[in-house]
Amino acid sequence: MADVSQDLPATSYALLGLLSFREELTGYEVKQWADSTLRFYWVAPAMSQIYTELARLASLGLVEARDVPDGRRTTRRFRISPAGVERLRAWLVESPVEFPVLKHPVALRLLLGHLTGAEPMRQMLERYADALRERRAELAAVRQAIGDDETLSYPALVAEWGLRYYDDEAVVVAGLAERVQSAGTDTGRRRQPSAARRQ
Amino acid sequence: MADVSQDLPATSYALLGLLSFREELTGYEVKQWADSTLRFYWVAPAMSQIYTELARLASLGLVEARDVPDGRRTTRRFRISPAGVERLRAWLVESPVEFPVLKHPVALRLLLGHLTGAEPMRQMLERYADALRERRAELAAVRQAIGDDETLSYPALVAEWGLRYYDDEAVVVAGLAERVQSAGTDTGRRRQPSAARRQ
DNA sequence: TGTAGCATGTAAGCCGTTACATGATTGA
DNA sequence: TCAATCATGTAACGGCTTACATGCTACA
Repeated sequence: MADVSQDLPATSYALLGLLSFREELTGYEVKQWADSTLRFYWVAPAMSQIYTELARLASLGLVEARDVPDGRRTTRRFRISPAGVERLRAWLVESPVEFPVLKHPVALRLLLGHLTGAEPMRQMLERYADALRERRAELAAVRQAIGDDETLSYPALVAEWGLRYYDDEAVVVAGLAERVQSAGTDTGRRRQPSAARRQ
Repeated sequence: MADVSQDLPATSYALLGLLSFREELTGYEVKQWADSTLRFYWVAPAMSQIYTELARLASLGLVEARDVPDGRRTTRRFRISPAGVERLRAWLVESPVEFPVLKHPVALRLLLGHLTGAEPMRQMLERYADALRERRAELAAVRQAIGDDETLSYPALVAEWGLRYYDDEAVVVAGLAERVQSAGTDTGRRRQPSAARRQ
């Protein structure tokens, strides 16, 4: 059962959290849930990590594994244990809440616009706006699927938060695309075409 | 000089990008820059990683290292090479732009409100709102420091983007705190005090 | 004189990914 | 019957962190 007191990475708690909503899931099903929800606020761990993580949680007694006959084969189903629920609740109320970490390749690249000039940056922002719309649609589908099931009111809240975030981001990105364009072409600001061509 | 064609992690390009603004920096100075700017849109790598990364970039010929006498000791200063600028520009215009990844512990925990009830979640959102204000102030100072230096117009744009993001987030979080409270206490919705106390 | 900041690294180790492997089931 | 999906793992490896080590310099 290993050292129960060791502290776990947040992703462990994320998976444990998924199991706190549903009775019994296979690793495969956990992955699908993670892909469809966790992905928007955390990460979608690789399949291999899901299985490794579930094995660890099982060895700590935080989830219980059961081999269930399923037609001709057997699949392994995991459910959260009472100890798992307690552990998860303790983590929720006792551990310090970290500030979000954003890895934003679009912002990172925009930072370096002096190397490319305005036009490539504008195009990048347009493509990002498209991707945002797509993402938003995916999350909207998730929100839809949740419905108004009372047991899922917190997930619903989080989904709506995400939708709002995508909407705000879309507005800002549109503004940036405009500002970049005007800065690079037709205002009084110094032009940036291939500025810094020389290092 | 190693294999020049290998592709690098984005963090390498981030550091290379910092060097594309300034003439010559020590590893220590690169760390300070990363902490004060990169942190908001990407990551602030550990000192040890900065040095390792700079060594790699040097071995690839993308930066040039020079030992500069500084008082009684010598410090190692790095500057981006012409090859480095080209490499960075190529990355900017040719490599696919990934969608941002958000690791949002607050959202992750809010998802699990059914385990704690409304009040702890409301408190967490309040604390997050405080942290947001603090962060915003730090970024505002960065924006201030940039001023209206034309060579830093893109970094300025990105900083303003960040400020806007923090402002939007603050508004949404305030709304969430209210909704969580009313959902948990005084509306017609089913109460959540210690719902799911039993697993 | 001592502490904080400047400065530079190495080693161990965790988190998480991709690649690799394998096999059953379902439906076109 | 063939492909997609369900299902479960192991191995190798990269990225990044923490811990450890070391020494100089400026200033209170």
